[in-house]
Amino acid sequence: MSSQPVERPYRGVSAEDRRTVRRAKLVEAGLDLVGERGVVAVTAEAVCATAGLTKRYFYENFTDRDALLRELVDDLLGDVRVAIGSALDGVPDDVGARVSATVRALVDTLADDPRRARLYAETGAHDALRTRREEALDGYAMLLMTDVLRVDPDDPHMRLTSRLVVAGTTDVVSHWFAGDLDLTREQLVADVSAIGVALAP
Amino acid sequence: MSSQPVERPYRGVSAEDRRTVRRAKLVEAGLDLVGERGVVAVTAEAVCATAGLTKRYFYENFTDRDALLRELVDDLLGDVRVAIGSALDGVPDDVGARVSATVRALVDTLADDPRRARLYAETGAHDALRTRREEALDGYAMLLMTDVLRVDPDDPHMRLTSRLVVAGTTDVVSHWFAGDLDLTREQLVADVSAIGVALAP
DNA sequence: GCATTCTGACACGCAACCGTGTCAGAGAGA
DNA sequence: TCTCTCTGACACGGTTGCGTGTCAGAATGC
Repeated sequence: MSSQPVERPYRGVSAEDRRTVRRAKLVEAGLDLVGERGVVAVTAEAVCATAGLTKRYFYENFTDRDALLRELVDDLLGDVRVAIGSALDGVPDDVGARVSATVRALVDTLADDPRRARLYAETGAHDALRTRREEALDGYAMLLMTDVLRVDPDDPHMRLTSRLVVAGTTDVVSHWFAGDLDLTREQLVADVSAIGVALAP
Repeated sequence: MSSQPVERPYRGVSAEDRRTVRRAKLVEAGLDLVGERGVVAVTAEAVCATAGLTKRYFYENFTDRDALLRELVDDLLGDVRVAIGSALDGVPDDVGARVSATVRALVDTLADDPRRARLYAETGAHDALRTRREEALDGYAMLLMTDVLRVDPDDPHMRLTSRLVVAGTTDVVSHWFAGDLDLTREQLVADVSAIGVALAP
């Protein structure tokens, strides 16, 4: 019976800390690649090269490239949801104000990190991510109905409308980040919000 | 100086007709693959296997797989535009009627061929197709402003609104075709049209 | 019958990426 | 010092898809 190797510090860093640091480096490298060359560029090899690590450490942390991508996307979509949630706390009970706060939270979250803005735009463009995107968009649509517009989430017309607005907003915001729309951030928020308000019954 | 081979009929079919038939087979095979397994499945090898031809004939007709995909997408987006254009001919000068006719034309065109509905949904998911999709969506947005809603296409707010509506409609219609929305075709057309009308100034 | 074209099958070499494995040398610990 | 762990580099075999090339046999035209 061969015993497991005993973990040991290295250069003054514990084994667990080393793993954590490496994982963080890989995640950052993945985001860098997304930001610079898009989701397709996120291969195990490219991530390792960017992170300055070898493949050994990639597979120490992720089963494959899709696992890393999913983590990036789940983090992002979760953060967006949290940002919207906290933006809605303490906003007056006025549809206009609530819609604006929601849109602003989305835009601000993406604006914090252009790499994530590109990731958000490309979630639709990759098999492994599309499912997550779909779930997230449906979740946002539900949130729009229940917490923002305060409409009946069982009304088929409102379901379709909110889904259309969420998907359309995703597209427009992604385009704005890509520089294709000549608007200030305030205008973007205002214009998108106006659409949301116009569709509230 | 070696002379070019002289083209000759084969099994009673002229050289040009043979090429035409093969090209059509390849296009059909490409669509079949999109319908069954998505855009990613469209490789030169898979297309040939599906078409019952060999790679030689693939490269006789297309420089690479992206060329075939672009042809499929351009055909589709062009057909949609034509369908909308003719639907708008002879429709009364009423915003509601025009919007409905437009949405119906889009839905009907895609409904004619579920493979193309999937292709439409996946244009955003592939590098070589995204440019075409972007141009087409911008074109549809412009068409929506000038020919359907009859609003000023230079108004930034209307530009953003129409782009949002077009992108959102693309998403919702794709979902409907994927079976994710429990609506009749008439309801889909009516609901989407209602959004368009609500956003007309 | 004979030369030529056409077809379809298959063989290549190339490139990217995969996931695993090996190994020498640096570092840690006792 | 001696042993064990840890690291990073690299080798390896496998897969997929690419684009090109070759070739025997069928079909054609004369």
